[in-house]
Amino acid sequence: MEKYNPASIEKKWQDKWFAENPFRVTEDSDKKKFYCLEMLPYPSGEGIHTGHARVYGLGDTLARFKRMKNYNVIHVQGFDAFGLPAEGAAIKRGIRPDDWTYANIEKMTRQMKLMGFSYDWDQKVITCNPDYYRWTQWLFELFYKRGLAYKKEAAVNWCDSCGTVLANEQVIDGKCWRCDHEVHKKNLAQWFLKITDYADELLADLDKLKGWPDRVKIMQENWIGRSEGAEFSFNVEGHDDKIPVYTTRPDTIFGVTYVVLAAEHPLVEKLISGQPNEAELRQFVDEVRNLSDVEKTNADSEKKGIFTGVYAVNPINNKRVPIWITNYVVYEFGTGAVMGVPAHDERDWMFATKYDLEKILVIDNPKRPLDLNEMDNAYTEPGIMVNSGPFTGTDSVKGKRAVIDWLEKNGVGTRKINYRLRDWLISRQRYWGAPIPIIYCDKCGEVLVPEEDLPVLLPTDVEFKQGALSPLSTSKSFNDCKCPKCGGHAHRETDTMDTFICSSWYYLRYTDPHNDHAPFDRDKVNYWSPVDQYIGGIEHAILHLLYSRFFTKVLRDAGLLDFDEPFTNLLCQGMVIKDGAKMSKSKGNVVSPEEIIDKYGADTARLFILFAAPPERDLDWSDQGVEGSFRFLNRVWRIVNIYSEQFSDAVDYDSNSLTDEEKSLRRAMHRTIKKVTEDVGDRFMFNTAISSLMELVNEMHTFQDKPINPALAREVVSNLLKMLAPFVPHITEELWSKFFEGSVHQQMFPTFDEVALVEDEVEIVLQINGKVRGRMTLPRGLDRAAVEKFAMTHQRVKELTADKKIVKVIAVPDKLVNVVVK
RNA sequence: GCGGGUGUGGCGGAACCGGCAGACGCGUCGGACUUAGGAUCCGAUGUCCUCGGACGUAAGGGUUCGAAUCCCUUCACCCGCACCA
Repeated sequence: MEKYNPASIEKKWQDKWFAENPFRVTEDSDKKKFYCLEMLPYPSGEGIHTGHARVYGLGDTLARFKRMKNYNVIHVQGFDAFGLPAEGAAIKRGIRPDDWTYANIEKMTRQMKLMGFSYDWDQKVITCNPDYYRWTQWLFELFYKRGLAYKKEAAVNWCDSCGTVLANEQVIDGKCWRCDHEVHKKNLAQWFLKITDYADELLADLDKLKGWPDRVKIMQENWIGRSEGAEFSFNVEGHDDKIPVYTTRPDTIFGVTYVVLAAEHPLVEKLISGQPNEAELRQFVDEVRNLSDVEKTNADSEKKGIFTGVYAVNPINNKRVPIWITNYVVYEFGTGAVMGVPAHDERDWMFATKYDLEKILVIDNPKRPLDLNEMDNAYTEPGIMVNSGPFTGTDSVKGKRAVIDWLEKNGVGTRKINYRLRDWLISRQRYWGAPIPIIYCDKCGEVLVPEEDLPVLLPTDVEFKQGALSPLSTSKSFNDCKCPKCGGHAHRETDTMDTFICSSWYYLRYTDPHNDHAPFDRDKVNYWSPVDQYIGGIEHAILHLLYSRFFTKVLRDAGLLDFDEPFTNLLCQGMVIKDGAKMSKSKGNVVSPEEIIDKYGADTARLFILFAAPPERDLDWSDQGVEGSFRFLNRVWRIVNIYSEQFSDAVDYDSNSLTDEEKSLRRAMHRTIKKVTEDVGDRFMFNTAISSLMELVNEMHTFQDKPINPALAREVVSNLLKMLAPFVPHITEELWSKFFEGSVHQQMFPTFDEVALVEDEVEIVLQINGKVRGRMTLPRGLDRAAVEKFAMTHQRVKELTADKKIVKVIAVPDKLVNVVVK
């Protein structure tokens, strides 16, 4: 027998696949479509890592399985190719960002082919290609025309180390998501996309995403952060100005004892100037304004404030309350000013306690009356309104509405819904991204680059320097241009777009990647979309997944496509861990897929990664486990070759004429088909699917040195290879080609026969008081009474119940009998 | 602090609807073959045991004829959010 030689087998079939492309995507099929998508990689210089091997291994197995289940499958790969590391390489090593990027793409494409992933490489999408970013720019213009892209000056998140601004979503714990460098605020004129226009729908439609993990939906819900309440204004004593505040607790409005402003609030300047302690006030304001985001947004940091010397008037009861400036009001949320209700808000309680401000109880606990003197914390639960003028005695939940009604009737406030979500800042002061297609004309102002002039190409005459502001601004050829409207002198926007824009629509381009007159064809995108199964890391729970949902909704409203949500089902795979830690160069625990391929072959690498853990859990890498997977493939190789010696041309056999051992093997085969079909198709339990295939192979060993019905032998081998094919495509194709016709990957996945699963006899467990005390074998399908009767006459049961009183007998047909005795 | 998740042999993990806990793999031990085995094949492998059994799914309690699974309390670890009024 020939030895299993993965290296030569894998090369042979990969050469054939990638030359003939049997995975070609076509829309002209009677089959049901299936869009299998994995999050596209960034072309890193390190090549593919085990995390890539895991996501793409999962996706590829599913895609191959679905093809064999007679689906018309689209399975495409691409590269999210813009981004800072390319510029880093340019600065550090003097390589051009595009050269560096394309070299990495070459490398990773080669490695993915080595893994045997069944992508239609003719559909490959690279986001830094002009034929792609032309349409990214086109989409920006679409947003602009729809009033969803605008430029404004704002205090934005700035990362010194990356030399660019960041979106809110890209600031993690006050640090840059990419380099972990601390982020600080900077006032800059920047481009934003109006994602807040879609806040409501993005929130509401989470309900439609039945196939998404709850935790992802909860994270998005929290991120959008919808809250309902009221906005109303305090008059300022001695000034014409008003202070609008936002509250979710209008029911506590009679408990207001002060008003607080964020240090950035526009009124601050006016209120403090001319105050006797102006210098002191100014110093406090400057201090707070200069706090880093980390210090400012940390709930644990001490609440500090200073009295402005000015008073405001509560519109509901004309109570005069002091106006304070604090460090705990978030300027960007609501109105940047808050009413202080110490008795019913924890922060206000702490603040008022510290500065000895008045506390008024206005919500009482209906179960146990409250006394401010005995409270050491705010009462934040609902209750009954007290000390609240005409509202006294009202249930606080109903009181919210009543107070808002009063505010609206008296013209001092309105009902208001607020979101935590802010607009998406998309300008980046970097080179390696899609240029924002805007021209600034001295006469005409901000002008879109005409559609026919797209793409705005990246120039090559730029300087890459650490810390330099937008390298594009160093390019004269890029900067200077003519105004498309008046023909006069103008210059270009030198910022590029956030790469997350590029990845917000790539899955749409996959359906029509060569289109040169539109981003994608409407019929094609509607045929394939939405994505039936999306697979990727949890780290994109908010960023990429929220942005993509936003894009889809905007493009739907623009009439470019006809669906509301891009991804029907989402699977978030776990990390790959080794020796208790995430693989990383600094820990020295990195295993590269390519070294596993070199040693054992891609099939072993794929098998191990799918077998070692269920997809959503973290995977513990084990070199011995890899060894075990390799061993299993050798066993498959061996047993299939042994069985093949007994094959006949006959395909039919009479199942009744089989020996008991043959019947048992046949049953095992059908059982395995059922299990694998359900585990892969319905449950995503690739690990248990593989274990059941291992059981079948173990079972096949019964006949390794014994004659077997030749037609059965043939059937078992054929079905085994078909079932293994999605997991280990090379070895199965090789063995298939030796003994059968065509390609195993073009076969239908085997179906199971319920009848063949059924055994004539079943083992019944006998329990006394719930403990297993014996077993008996009975014909299948006996009813409760019959099973009970057999059990009660069973020797062991009789012995153990002889001197006891039988209280109850529970009989479950084909399963167990439990005798309860005293 | 709030929200979500996880907890099962020496290890990775099974047990899908409340019905034989530990499938499958790794490791370990034993056997066969062999000049040899770190290859391959066969077998054993939760703990304790007086060999009848007893105990056992983070800990404690509850519901049930019966609980890893349902309910309550507690603990540990992981992830997300964290002054959003």
